[in-house]
Amino acid sequence: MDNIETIRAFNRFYTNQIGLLGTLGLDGLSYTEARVLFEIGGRENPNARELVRLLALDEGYISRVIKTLVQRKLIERTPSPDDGRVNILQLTKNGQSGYDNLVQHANNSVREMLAGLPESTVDQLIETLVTAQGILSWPNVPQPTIRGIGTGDVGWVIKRHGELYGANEGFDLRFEALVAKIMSDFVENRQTPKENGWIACSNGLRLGCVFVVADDALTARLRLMLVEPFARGRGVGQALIETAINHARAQGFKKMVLWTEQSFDAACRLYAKNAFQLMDSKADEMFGRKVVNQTWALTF
Amino acid sequence: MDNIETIRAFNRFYTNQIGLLGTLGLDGLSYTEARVLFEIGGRENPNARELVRLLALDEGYISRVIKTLVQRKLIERTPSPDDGRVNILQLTKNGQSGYDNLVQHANNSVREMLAGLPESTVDQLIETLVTAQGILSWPNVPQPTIRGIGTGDVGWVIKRHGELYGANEGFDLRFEALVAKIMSDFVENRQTPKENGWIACSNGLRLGCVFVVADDALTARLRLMLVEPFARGRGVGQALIETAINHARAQGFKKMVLWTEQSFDAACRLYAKNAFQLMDSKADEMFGRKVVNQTWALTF
DNA sequence: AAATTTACTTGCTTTTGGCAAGTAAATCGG
DNA sequence: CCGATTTACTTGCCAAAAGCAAGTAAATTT
Repeated sequence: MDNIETIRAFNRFYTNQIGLLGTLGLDGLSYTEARVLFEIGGRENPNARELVRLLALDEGYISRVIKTLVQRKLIERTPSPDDGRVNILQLTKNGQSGYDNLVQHANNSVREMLAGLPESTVDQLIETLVTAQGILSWPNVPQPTIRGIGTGDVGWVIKRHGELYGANEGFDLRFEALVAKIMSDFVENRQTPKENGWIACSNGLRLGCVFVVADDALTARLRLMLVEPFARGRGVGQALIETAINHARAQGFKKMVLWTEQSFDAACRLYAKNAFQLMDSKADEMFGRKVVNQTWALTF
Repeated sequence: MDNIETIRAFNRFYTNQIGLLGTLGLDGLSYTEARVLFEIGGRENPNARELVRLLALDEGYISRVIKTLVQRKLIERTPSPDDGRVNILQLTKNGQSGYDNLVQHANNSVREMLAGLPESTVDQLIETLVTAQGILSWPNVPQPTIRGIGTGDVGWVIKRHGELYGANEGFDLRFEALVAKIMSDFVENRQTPKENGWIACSNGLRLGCVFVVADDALTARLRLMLVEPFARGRGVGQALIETAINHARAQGFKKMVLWTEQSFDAACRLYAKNAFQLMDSKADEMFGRKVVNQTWALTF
């Protein structure tokens, strides 16, 4: 695909970018020696084995590199108390300052790469990198947390609804606009604290969202429930829906209703699992597509 | 800063990511030989000098690598017609198929990296990488173009307004919500073709936007003009405003008005440059901040 | 036209890092 | 619990990778 070519182009670009920055500067040390020192400094008591795995180098070679680092008094080898074969590696005071230099140097390189970028652009860049990293490391990411709505979230909720339902479900721009309307209403006319919204986040990476608004004094409405496709099946949706239900219950609502579309399988399963009942289902045409509108309800 | 640590974490992560994928597989060739072949295949008639610069390797070494590639009949050396010292390097038929293999292999690696990701997530990933690359290569990016509003743009316009005016100008969520309202109105109640909106784009990277709506039959209103901070000062704003003015004129409007805030310096300069007149300026409090609301107008 | 620079080559050398055979400690399988 | 196997690491040996420095010939500068 063209996507693949785009990613390869990025890889070439970024390898270069890092390459320009990446001359880990430390006087007497070779590149690999510096890498080893760096890894030893950056983690908890590693051993030679770990470094072999981490740096994907020959064990004999690593053994020798460790020996020279020990000779230069940059690291210390202490026999592991619970395994006589293993030596625990640690920085000496000397090594620590060498390590600090490496880190300093790396920081400066990055600083240079960012020099001239406006602060808001740096934030934007960070968001893109965090997103890319999160997607590619999924599911090895920090435990998702749930937080309230902040700057940029309104736009994100709208954008992702538009893109996911635009691309996957064939809805046109009017769907995105409807979400924009709902979000604008929510912020402008929100009944605090009865109405609320949440974002599921892992380390700055947005994974999903959900909103609760009041239909009437006793009826809460669940709106704009969304979980990023890559994040599905790992309890994010469940956590969001629980947050919403708990909130509604705590705020004195007796019932929760929601609209959905038949083809949103993952969502429908989640609603059913949480004891929502399908109340109504009828075919219609919306956002440029045939849909089957459904109403679900849950009485507390 | 923490930003720098985040970027360094990404660098480590991504280097690894590429490393896992990056065993350029070609039978008899060493890693460097393959890289050289790759570079020769990927550009127009390079010479040894260029490869030295590109791969940052010793010229003697490169000379030897080239020699072995010539011996293996993967590349050809033809003396440059306009410089007797220079040899132009080109793939032989054999070398071309080797090169194709390398590309094939790289593509497969990327495909593997993407395996298991939902399609919409791949799109999301591509967007983040294109954004990161665009920001970091700015201004060495393809010539910006201006296009209409599509999926995801509504959310993007809202998000970036929220983030830029939230972060830089101290506006709270209500500003983002107002933009959401404007966008929703625009899509829902748009008077086609009098009202319109555009995104400035370079190669998929969004650089800015502008909208024209009708105040009345003869008065167009310029709305939601925004240029990414990193993209400012390079004519993107000018191109957008020209698009808007030309559109308004072509649609029979006699006048164009706009609201802005005194502190949006770049925007105000742009309006002045395009013959807009400051009609009104008064202090107020909006979006949780003191503002100086301005009205500008341009009569065609 | 001599001096300098550029593009490349070649001989020599160091560095990098793999391979394979070892040792000692830990673990496994009966 | 004891021999067999595995694991963590070391060492000797060697090949590949890549730099350095001294060249040559063409191009450019002075």
